[in-house]
Amino acid sequence: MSKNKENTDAVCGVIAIDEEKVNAVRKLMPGETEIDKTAETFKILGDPTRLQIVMALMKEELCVCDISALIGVSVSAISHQLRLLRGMRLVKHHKEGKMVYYSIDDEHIQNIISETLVHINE
Amino acid sequence: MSKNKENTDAVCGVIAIDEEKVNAVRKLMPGETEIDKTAETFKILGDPTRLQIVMALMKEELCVCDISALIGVSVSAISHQLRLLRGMRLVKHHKEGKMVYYSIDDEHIQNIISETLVHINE
DNA sequence: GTTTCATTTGAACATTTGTTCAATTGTTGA
DNA sequence: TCAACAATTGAACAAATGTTCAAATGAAAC
Repeated sequence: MSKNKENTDAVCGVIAIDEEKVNAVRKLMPGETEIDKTAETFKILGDPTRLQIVMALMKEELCVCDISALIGVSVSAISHQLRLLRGMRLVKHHKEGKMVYYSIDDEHIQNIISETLVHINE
Repeated sequence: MSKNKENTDAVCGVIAIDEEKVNAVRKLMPGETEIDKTAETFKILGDPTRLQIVMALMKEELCVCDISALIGVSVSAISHQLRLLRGMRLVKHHKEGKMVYYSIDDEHIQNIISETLVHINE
């Protein structure tokens, strides 16, 4: 018997056109938790301010004040964004006196970003 | 003369602590347009529904109805998201009669996503 | 032509998001 | 101890986002 390409039920939102194919693809998909974590990582990189922070730290570690001066966004706003970046383990920090220095926490980030730069420049 | 590590002006948001370092990093950064486009791409991948669509299409091309059934989101919502994915050139489509089949438009996407999966599973 | 159905579209809505502002923390140097 | 300052935090606000609903489009079957 070949694939069922026709749908008996008209409610397309519930019953698939090619249910066999849908089930096959479903088995190959990552789990829900994995998908959500991955989406969350992309979301964090999907803001120009945060992406600039990450791109800057890829070149050199910087204190909050210098990141603020570099990007042209208030220290408070930068600090809020750094907290999100830390939460996703994208950046890490260490204190030196009054100052807090941030740097990239993960070597994969560089690959992800450079590959995306290739994509947008195609 | 060595690096100027002290800031004369107290308004940190405008004047950097280590202005030399800031200027050096600034020169190494991508341009504003490139940064914005990259962030936009990440933002598009940063939604669970859209990411699931892309992950599914990485396995096999699918019509809108089957994507809807696979992910469990209404056909209308899927169609709205597909329009965004098309806008970023992440997916392409071709018609077959009444149906519209979507597939991955760019080979880089697979690398970006798999590298991010590695990151979140570290 | 008319009906059926996959898909698209636009408006409306609640939710999320990023920045600002003011107040606070923690550390240095006087 | 006190003043100065880098950094963090919480509340408030406007702007952006994702889904729903209803209506419209376009192609196949009758």
